Amino acid sequence: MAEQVDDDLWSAIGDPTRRRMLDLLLIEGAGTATTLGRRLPVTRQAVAKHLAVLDRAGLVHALPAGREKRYRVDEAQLARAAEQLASVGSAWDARLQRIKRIAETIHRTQQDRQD
Amino acid sequence: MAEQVDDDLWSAIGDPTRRRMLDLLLIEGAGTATTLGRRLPVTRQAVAKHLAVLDRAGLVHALPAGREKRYRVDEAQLARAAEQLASVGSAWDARLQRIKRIAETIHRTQQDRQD
DNA sequence: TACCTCCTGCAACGTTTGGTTGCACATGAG
DNA sequence: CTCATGTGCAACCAAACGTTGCAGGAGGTA
Repeated sequence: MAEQVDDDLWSAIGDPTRRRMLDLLLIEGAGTATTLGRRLPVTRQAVAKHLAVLDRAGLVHALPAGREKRYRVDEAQLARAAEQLASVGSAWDARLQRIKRIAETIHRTQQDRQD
Repeated sequence: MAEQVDDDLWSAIGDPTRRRMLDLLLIEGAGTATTLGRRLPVTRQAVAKHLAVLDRAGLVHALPAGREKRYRVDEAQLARAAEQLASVGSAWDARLQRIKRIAETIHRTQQDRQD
């Protein structure tokens, strides 16, 4: 019942720029710091740093191709990340529903008192 | 098909300490900066700043009770946040599945060529 | 080969953010 | 009234995100 999330993985996907980078890599299949930088509102150097973070988190892998370094998404690891997002979201949903149920119970009890 | 996430909301739930605070508030119903600080590995002042962030994002609301300021979770807003988590996760899942399908198609085509 | 282009990598710097300590102030309890 | 406890504000520190500037390496072409 604990949150039990891989904190490195979460912080990697916590940044909006990195999420957009993952989206772009998924859509276009692969990309370099330069090509991603052209499609993002940040400089190439910022993109390169984000790619390093994603690489350390195992979400992408680099394969050198000539003078450029082409990055691809690690599909298994991204699937793990998606699972963690879903798990946190559903944990909250579960607690919210429990609260709602308790609130209804209290409401019923108060009605009973008034009878 | 775009990500379309409320960036303030996401960044509010992006911090691990704030997620734990939301959990605690859900479990215990309500809490102050002091009571939350006792259950977290950070100081009361850090908790107070996080509560301010969560308040600005609309995820919690404060109601003054005597000399203390008791915070409660805004259930509707937290439900929205949970939805966004789920939506990003499922968007990734969808793209991953599409990639998988394409990969299978290519594989089949190659088998056809070998026949 | 020499030259030019393009992509990469490193270093310095500024700003924001999460965290700390220290202190002042207000309010409820004895 | 006095004291304890909760809150708020300010200064300070470290890490993260972003920038600019520059050096270096690999490809293409005269």
